[in-house]
Amino acid sequence: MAATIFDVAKRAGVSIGTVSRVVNNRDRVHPDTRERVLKAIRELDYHANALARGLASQETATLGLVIPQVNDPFFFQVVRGVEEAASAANYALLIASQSRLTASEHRYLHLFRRGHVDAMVLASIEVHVHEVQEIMRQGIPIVLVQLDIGKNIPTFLADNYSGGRGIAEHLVLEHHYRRVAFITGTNHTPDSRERLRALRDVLEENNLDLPAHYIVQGDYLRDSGYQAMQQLLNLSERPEAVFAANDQMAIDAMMAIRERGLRIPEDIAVVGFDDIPMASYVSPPLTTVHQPVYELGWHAAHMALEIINSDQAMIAPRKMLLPTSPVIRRSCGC
Amino acid sequence: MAATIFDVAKRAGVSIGTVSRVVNNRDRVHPDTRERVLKAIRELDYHANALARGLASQETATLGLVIPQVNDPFFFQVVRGVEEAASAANYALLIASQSRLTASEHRYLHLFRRGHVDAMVLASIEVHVHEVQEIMRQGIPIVLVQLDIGKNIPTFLADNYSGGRGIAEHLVLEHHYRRVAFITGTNHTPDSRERLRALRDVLEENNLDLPAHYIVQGDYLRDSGYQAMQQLLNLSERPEAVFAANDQMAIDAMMAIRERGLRIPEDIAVVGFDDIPMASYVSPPLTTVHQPVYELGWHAAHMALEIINSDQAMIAPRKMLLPTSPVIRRSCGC
DNA sequence: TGATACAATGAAAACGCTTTGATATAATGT
DNA sequence: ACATTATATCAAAGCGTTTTCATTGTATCA
Repeated sequence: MAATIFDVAKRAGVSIGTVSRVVNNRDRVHPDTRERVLKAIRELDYHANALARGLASQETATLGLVIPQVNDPFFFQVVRGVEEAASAANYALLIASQSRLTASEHRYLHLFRRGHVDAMVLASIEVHVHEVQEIMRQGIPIVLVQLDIGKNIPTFLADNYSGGRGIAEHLVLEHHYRRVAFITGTNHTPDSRERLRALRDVLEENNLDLPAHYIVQGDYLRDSGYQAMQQLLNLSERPEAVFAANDQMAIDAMMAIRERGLRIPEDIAVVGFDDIPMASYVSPPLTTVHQPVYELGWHAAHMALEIINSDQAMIAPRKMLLPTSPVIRRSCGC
Repeated sequence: MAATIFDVAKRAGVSIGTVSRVVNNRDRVHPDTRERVLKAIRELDYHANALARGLASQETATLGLVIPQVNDPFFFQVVRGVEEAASAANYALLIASQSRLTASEHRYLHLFRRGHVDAMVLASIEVHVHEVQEIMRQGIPIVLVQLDIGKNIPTFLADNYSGGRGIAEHLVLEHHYRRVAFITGTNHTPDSRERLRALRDVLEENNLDLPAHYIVQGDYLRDSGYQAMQQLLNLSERPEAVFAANDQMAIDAMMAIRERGLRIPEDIAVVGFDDIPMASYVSPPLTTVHQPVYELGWHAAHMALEIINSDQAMIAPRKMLLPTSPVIRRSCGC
């Protein structure tokens, strides 16, 4: 059995209150006493029980993170960011992934609510505003990542619009492409929508058209980029450039293009979004937009901890856009 | 404030003991009473406090996972496997990553030992046998993943040797390459060592030589494959095939080869190990060995839970090799 | 009908800590 | 010298559960 605070107290010849004070550096303790206590702690290899501590102090020093149940390295970066921020503050990290099965019942929310965590970070999951608000009402701060449900909840998002604009302007202004197509993401999510809006705006500003048949539906996953590209290639007037809502699809689109015997970027230019590791390895290397994924996680965790330690008073800005930056490689024609 | 067991008890007109029994389905409770209690629970939206429960029952229903602090999608798969096994058993998952900074003091071990978790899974981290044994002695089962320190600790490993043999035999027996080089991993880790041993054995069995200058040191990371390949290309007698200890380096080696104006696989064949997502996207697609990463995580977690529920009695086999399988693509010459 | 078993519940003792209020001792001021 | 104030410590009351033991009420048996 591991040593308890009583064992330490007995060995040091003090009360458990004093041991607690030494351990937590609270109040003042006579130097001699402190030394005796520390010695006893060392000798017994004492470590305060986290559960008991949490129960007594109503603070668990634990952060909860919920991520979607997808096989996407993308989220690993979020996890890293959150983990690093948490562990820097000496917080533990409790992770739950939202599986397709339990999406409806949101088990993890219960899991976490049971006094397990001091705050939660929700990343890209499906969740209703009510649930979030309900949890916040119970005093558990929540920070959202890549998940915009408005309603005055602290949220960290990548600036999809300006990233989209950056890459769109590159295509239109630098390369002078006039026929640009877009491959959307799943159900046309807000992310995908923003990126499309950026493209549309840039084209409009330059008096260019974005016909409906140049917008093809994809689902962010591998195959869909290929399929979507097929459609575009079958058009009587092929686009000169294709903007895919993410790199995965862009890379797949490239395969479809090559299979037709066309060259990239000479015949058709391709750009993506995300800047996944693979993007720099395909040939030609994919021009894309870098997403600050790690940073999103880090900032979100950081803010969550901040809210905890600030009595959850008003933490000013409710929605933070983190900058995205175009990564110009070769697939755009550069 | 969230409702406690007292609130429920009062509302249902019973004692807290009865509520506890209903919640945990322990002992028998009169159907009518149970109904009343359940009703109260529903009305108050009661959820038992995990900390209090853990403290009283000495079980946290939480699994601890420690992963290295590297930016490697590889580990994300381990996490997924562990998470899925844990959540299937209604266990929460506590994650800590071993940062370079804290590697020496192993903070997470303390973090977890403080009664936080019922068992731990350690994946690919640097850790001393003593520490592990110390923790096990305190009654916390540990399962290792991709981390072989012997000593009767349950361990899940990918079968590096047989995977290495598979790919080596493919190179030697099918393609009849005679001059095969090897690029090692960091500090020549056990993994890398096993893969090399496999190659060496296969070559030997076929009366082929593996000269020292055909074994070049890498470090598993991006650049090192490139550097190592340079060395090999500068040799007076270039190898016909290169076996890199992981895909990352193999892909980098391919770049080095192409930069010299040589063709893959015509001039030099390249094979890797891991089967990372990128492997199928490079051109030519990389022949490699698939690692059951997700499965490693899943099995490890599963075993950890099994040990918990079996009174930690003898769980038979101490070291489990999970099969790896060659994935033949194009870079080998097929 | 009285003794006996069983079912259903309650009361209270852990679990290991934090934190408050009380107490004893030492230092300071008059 | 005595009252006052700081300082250092202790004792005990939570925190929200689980779990054991005791108690009551009801059905079963001789």
